[in-house]
Parts: sequence; structure tokens; C-alpha cells
Amino acid sequence: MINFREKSYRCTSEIVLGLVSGKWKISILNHLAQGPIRFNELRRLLPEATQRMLTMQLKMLESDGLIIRKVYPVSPPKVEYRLSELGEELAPMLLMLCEFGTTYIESFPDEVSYSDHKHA
Amino acid sequence: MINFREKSYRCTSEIVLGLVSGKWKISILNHLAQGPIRFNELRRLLPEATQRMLTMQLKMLESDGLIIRKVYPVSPPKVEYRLSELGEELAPMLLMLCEFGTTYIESFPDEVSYSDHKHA
DNA sequence: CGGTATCCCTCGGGATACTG
DNA sequence: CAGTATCCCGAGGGATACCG
Repeated sequence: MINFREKSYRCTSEIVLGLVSGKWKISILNHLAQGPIRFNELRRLLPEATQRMLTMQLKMLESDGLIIRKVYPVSPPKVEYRLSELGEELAPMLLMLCEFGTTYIESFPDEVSYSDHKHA
Repeated sequence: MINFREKSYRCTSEIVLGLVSGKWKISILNHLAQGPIRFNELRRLLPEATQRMLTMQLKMLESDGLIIRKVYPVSPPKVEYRLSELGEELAPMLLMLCEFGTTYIESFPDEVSYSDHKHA
């Protein structure tokens, strides 16, 4: 779970950033918004993510209370991930972010002439 | 400006994260939402940020089109920063993030330690 | 006043191999 | 099937000093 003291946020909005900042977190949340998914299903849905990365991101999302990990004691093992209530409350915000992202891209119509300037 | 191809976002919502991810960006945007501010004013408002960091974050915000840097050719130098139109469109989203952040904190009654530097 | 220039160090994340 | 265990690298950011 997030340790608010250690992280020392300057505004509560930064908490949300911390929750979803991580290379695969948003993708995972978006997929889980469709319903529960097993680990290897997720791997197939996100083929570019390494197994290690997926595990890590899922652990963080779980310890932050956004998703729930359910282990079925069967053989072979079966582990299913789904959104928690908190995670579902996040959905509309992700949608908003997504819409602004689209607006943002479209506000730079001359996409060819963007500079190569990198944020160093 | 952001190079969309290089960064290879998996969802447009990740663009917004890229725009505001940076230790002081949200604080800066929140302050600029009140009106234009000069560089050293900002330093006083964010005393824990080093000069170098402020400069870097401001440059990124500017090159991403969220803020505008205006230089007054006077002596001593005067530089003023303000939100662009795009930056102002971002404001309501930051507010939403902020509200969810607060909700989130309150959903963990044990962990309530966190100092808020109020903006609005 | 409003920045640059260096140096350094942490931490997120990639590649790869192994396991109950 | 669903993970761990190592090793490694580069970007983000801190401390400090200097500049037009």
C-alpha cells in the first residue's frame, strides 16, 4: 500500500499519478475493466510486457487496492485478477484522460514537423 | 514537443501522464491556474524545488504546449509564465484527479498522514 | 533576475534463466 | 500456470557552483 509519508506528495492529485504510473498499469486496468482475467491471458493481451513486469505491475496495483488477486487452489494453478471497487471508480477518470490525450494529439495537426527535442 | 512515435504510448491516456509526470509539474500548473507568475515568485512558492529543477520542468511544460514563457526585454530581466489554452483545458482534470486522490486517502483510514499545500 | 554546467546516485524497467 | 531470481542500463532528479 502507498506510504503517504514517504512519498510526500505535494497535492492529492499526485496520488493518482502514483497509482497508475507504471509501464503497464493503465493497460492492465483497461483490460480488467472488461472483466476478470487470468495471468497468462493478460500476457497474451500484452505480448510486449515481460512476465516479470506484469507480475510487478499487478502486485503494485493489488497492494494499492485497485485490483484483487484471487487464487484458485487447483492444479494446474489458476490466478484471476479483477478490479476492486476503488479500481472501478478509477475507470471514468481514465476515460477522461484518454479523451484529453486524443484532443491533445489533434491540437498538433502538423504531426510531421514536431521537433526531435527530447526531455532530458 | 512530445514525440508520439518514440514514446510509443499504449493508450492516449498515457499521454496525459507523460505531460504531467515530473516532480513539480502539477504544482506549477496549479499555481499558474491562479494567473501568470514570474520565475522567482515560483521559486518562493515552491521553496523545496531547486532552481535547476524548476527550469527543467518549466521547459518541458512549455515545449509540450501547456504553458507559455514570456520574456520582457528589460533590466533586470523579467520572465513570466502562464497557462496556454491547452493548459487551461487540463485544469478540470487536475481537479478530478485531486478529488479522487482525496477519496482514495480516506478509503484507508489508517494511513492519514499527509501535508497539503493548498492551491485553490 | 533567471537561468546553465557538472557531477553523482537512485530506481524503474529490460533480458534472461530458473521454480513450485 | 504463474510466478522468482539475477544482472544490467538509462532517465530523472539532487547538490552545488558559475553566468549574462
